[in-house]
Amino acid sequence: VPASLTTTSFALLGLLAWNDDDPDELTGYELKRRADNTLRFYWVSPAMSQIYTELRRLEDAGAVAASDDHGEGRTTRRYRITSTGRVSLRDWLHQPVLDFPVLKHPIALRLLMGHLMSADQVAAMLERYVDALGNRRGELGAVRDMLGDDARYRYPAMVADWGMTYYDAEERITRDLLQRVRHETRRQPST
Amino acid sequence: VPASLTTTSFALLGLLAWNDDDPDELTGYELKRRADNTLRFYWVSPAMSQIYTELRRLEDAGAVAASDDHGEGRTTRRYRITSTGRVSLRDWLHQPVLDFPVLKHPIALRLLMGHLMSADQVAAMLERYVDALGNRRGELGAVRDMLGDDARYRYPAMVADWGMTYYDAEERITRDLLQRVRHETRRQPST
DNA sequence: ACAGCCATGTAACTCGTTACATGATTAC
DNA sequence: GTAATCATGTAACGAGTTACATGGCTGT
Repeated sequence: VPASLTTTSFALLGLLAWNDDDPDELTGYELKRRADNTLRFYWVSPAMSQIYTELRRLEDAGAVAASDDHGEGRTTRRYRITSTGRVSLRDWLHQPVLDFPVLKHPIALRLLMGHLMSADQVAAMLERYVDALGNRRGELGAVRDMLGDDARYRYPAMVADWGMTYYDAEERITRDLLQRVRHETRRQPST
Repeated sequence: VPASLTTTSFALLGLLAWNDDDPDELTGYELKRRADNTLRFYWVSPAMSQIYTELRRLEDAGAVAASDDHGEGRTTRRYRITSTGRVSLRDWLHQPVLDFPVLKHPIALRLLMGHLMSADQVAAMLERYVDALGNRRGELGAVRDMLGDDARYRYPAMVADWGMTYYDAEERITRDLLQRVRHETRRQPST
C-alpha cells in the first residue's frame, strides 16, 4: 500500500487545478500531454503507465473523481480535481520547500573526466549539447507562445520565461567552456 | 542479476580515475566524500549503502580491484581502478551523450501553481530559495578554491566554474521573478 | 566517559521505467 | 486499408533510498 502522495502526485494534481472556475476533466492521455508541455521542463513527465497509476492513487485519496464515459464502444475515464483535492494541494503548497533542485547533467558529469578524452572529443560533445539546448529552447518557446499573456496563465508563463532564460544562460556558459577547451588545445596541441 | 553498469557506476569509477600517474586507493567512505564534493552538484551523490553496492558491482565487472587492509582490529577495503576499468570508462566516454539534462526543480514546480498561493507566500518561497542558492554557491565556491589552478584538476575546475555561473544566473532569474511577483501584487493587492 | 566521525554492510521498500497487451478512432 | 493517434491498463524490473545493525577510532 503506497500510503501517501508524492511530489509527482501533487504535480499532476496541480495540472488538474489549472482553472478555478471551469474545472478541467481530462483523460490520462490528455493529462500526459499537459505534463509534456509543463512538468517535463522543471520536473519529470511521468510515463503513461505512471500517469494511470497516479490517477488511481489520487482517486483512492479522494483528491480526484473519475467519471466513466461509455460513449460508443470505447470507454474513457475523465478525471477532475475534487474540493478535497484542492485542499490537499493548498496544504502541500503551504509547507516549506525542503529540497534543493536536483540536476542530473550528463554533459557536466563527463566534462568532469575531460582529461580522459581528447580535446576534440570534448569540444564535439559540447557542440552537440549547444544544438540540443537550441532545440529544447525552441520547444519551450512554443509552449510559452501558446500561453500568451492571458492573466489565467500568468504563473505558467513566468515559469516558462524562467526556463528560457535558464537555457539561454546555459548556452552562454557552454560556449564559453567551448572556447576555453579550444584555447587550451592550441597551447597544448595533443593529448 | 544487475547485468551492466549505470551512469552512476561510471561516475564513481571516474572519481577513482582522478590521477593517471599515482592512482587513488579509496575506501567507500572516502569515495563518498569525494562524491559529495563533485557529483553532488551535477549528478547525484549516492547514499553510503549505494556506494558499497556500486563498488561491489564494479569489482564484479573487473573495473576496480579491492585490497583488504587488516590494520589492527578494524578491516578496511581500499579500491583502485584497474586497467580494464580505465578502458571501459574511456569506451563509455566515447559514446555519444543521448540524454538531455534532467532538472527536478521543486520551486519552479510550485511556482507553476502560483495562482493557488498568495503573492506573499510565493515571494517568501522565492526568498528562501535565494538564500539556499547562496549557501550552495558558497559550498561550491569552497570546492572550487580547493581545486586551485592545478593543471591536473583543470576539468573539475571548469565544471565548478560552470556550476557557479549557473547558480549566479539562477539567483538573478529568481530575483527578477521576485520583482515580477511583488510588482503584480501592488497592482492587484489581494488574492 | 561520551560524542562524533570512520567504516561496512543488509533488508525492506518506493518510485518510476520499459515491455507487454489490447483495442477504438481518425486521417490519408 | 493502413498508419498514426487515442486510450487504458498489467507485469517485471531496476535504481536508489531509508532504516537497521554493528563496531572501531579520535578528541575532549
